[in-house]
Amino acid sequence: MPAPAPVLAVSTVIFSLRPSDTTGRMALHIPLVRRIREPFQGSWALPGGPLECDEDLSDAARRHLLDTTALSPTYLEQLYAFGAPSRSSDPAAVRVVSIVYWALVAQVSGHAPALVDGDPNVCWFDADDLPDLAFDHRTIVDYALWRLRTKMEYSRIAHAFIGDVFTLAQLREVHEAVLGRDLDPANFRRMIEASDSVVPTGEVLTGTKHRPPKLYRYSPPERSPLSENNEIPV
Amino acid sequence: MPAPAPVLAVSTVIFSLRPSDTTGRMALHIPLVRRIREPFQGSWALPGGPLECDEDLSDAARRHLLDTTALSPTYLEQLYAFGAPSRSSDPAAVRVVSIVYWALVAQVSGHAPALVDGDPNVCWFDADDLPDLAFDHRTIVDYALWRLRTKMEYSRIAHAFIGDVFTLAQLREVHEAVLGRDLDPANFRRMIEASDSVVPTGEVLTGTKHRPPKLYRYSPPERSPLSENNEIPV
DNA sequence: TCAAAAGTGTTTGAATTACACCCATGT
DNA sequence: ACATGGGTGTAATTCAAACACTTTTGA
Repeated sequence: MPAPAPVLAVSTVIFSLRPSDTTGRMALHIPLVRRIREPFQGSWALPGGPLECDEDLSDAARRHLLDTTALSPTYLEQLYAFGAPSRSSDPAAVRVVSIVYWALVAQVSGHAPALVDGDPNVCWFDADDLPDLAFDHRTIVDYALWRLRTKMEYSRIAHAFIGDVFTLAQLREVHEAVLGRDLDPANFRRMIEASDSVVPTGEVLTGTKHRPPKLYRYSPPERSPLSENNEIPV
Repeated sequence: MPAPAPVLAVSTVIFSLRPSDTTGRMALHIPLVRRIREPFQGSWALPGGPLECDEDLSDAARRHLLDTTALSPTYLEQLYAFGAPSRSSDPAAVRVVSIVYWALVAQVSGHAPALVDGDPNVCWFDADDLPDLAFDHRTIVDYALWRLRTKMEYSRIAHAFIGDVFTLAQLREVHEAVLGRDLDPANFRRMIEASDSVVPTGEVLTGTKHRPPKLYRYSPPERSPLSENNEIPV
């Protein structure tokens, strides 16, 4: 009897910004789901699952993302296909090849998005303070973090974390949270203005206890060869 | 009866440098194989095939690469997983999800590598002058070209096109062929030296009709989070 | 009037580019 | 000697960082 063919699954590393439990500053968080069966029963794992027969890969990522976390991404991009035969750590198990996406979800009017109410098996974790993960999911998260931080420096994905309209200070706070270091407000302003990625709305944000900052909205963007088919444009 | 599960395949876009038919200058070429069955019988396509049950993804890429073109890569990296349900252009056909790699093969002592002798169904094509390709393989090749040219500017993959020992002029010729424009020899030299990616061997290349150039070998490299498992280091 | 963040200007040094020039070899 | 590419020097330019300074609001 021939060995069964490898099974295809789609998983997603989802990033959002929320205040850190410890410092209170904005920090990267990712939602994980608790496994309810072997192997790795009880461990935390990336949301995902099998690919439907007539479903695009990115649609499968969106579907599992919505089912398990009740979230819709503002950015979605394929990360990598993980398919080492040893990755389930059980030689007898059916081999699974996971096509992994990474996603960003926006804050809604300044608040980080919630998850399915009251489900104790879905939970946000600080991306720099994760528990032990099932399978090779720790490797996957580390790679997704590296891609996010690398891409932040030459791309416009920061906009996907915040709403349509924002101040430059809010945008800077996103960059600082993702990169993990403070940025000079003056130089950040010039860097963003030189990139032509934002346009002023003409309005200002009132209600602050200091000078009202101008509001901006992002102006759409450059594209890579695959963006029209496979990614949500930044 | 449920629809059959999607089938996994692995294909590879293989790049090498050989003199252009038209200009005689070095230009990027890729080997293609002619399909011997429907769909797209007679069309040119990327080398590839199904994934064996106990085989790593990159090993499958290497195996198909060797079987169909008799080549071994000096660089191999995963490109993208293509899985749109429509990509076979035949709704009744079994759905195929292709995990595509891209590879570089070196010139052997200044000559571009050969293919399987006398096989009329494997042939090199100029990457900027391709025939119509089967399936979505044209999209895939365009994306691989974009990745190669982008990565050339911040990485060290040029070394993979040439042998262990080379002159800076040879390395520059690789960059010029891939990027498609001339580079200043003086500035190229400084750029490479500043990157610490090469070390002089102490030898020079004799037999030229001008001043003998120094020979270099490349000094290994920085790594990305996945390189130790999934890629051949540059 | 003071604090606090918004926003502007200026200086500095590093990195990139352009190009003039000298060097070593075969013919 | 001279043609040819190897290799070095240097000035001009662009770009990023550091930081002093002015502006506008709420309290």
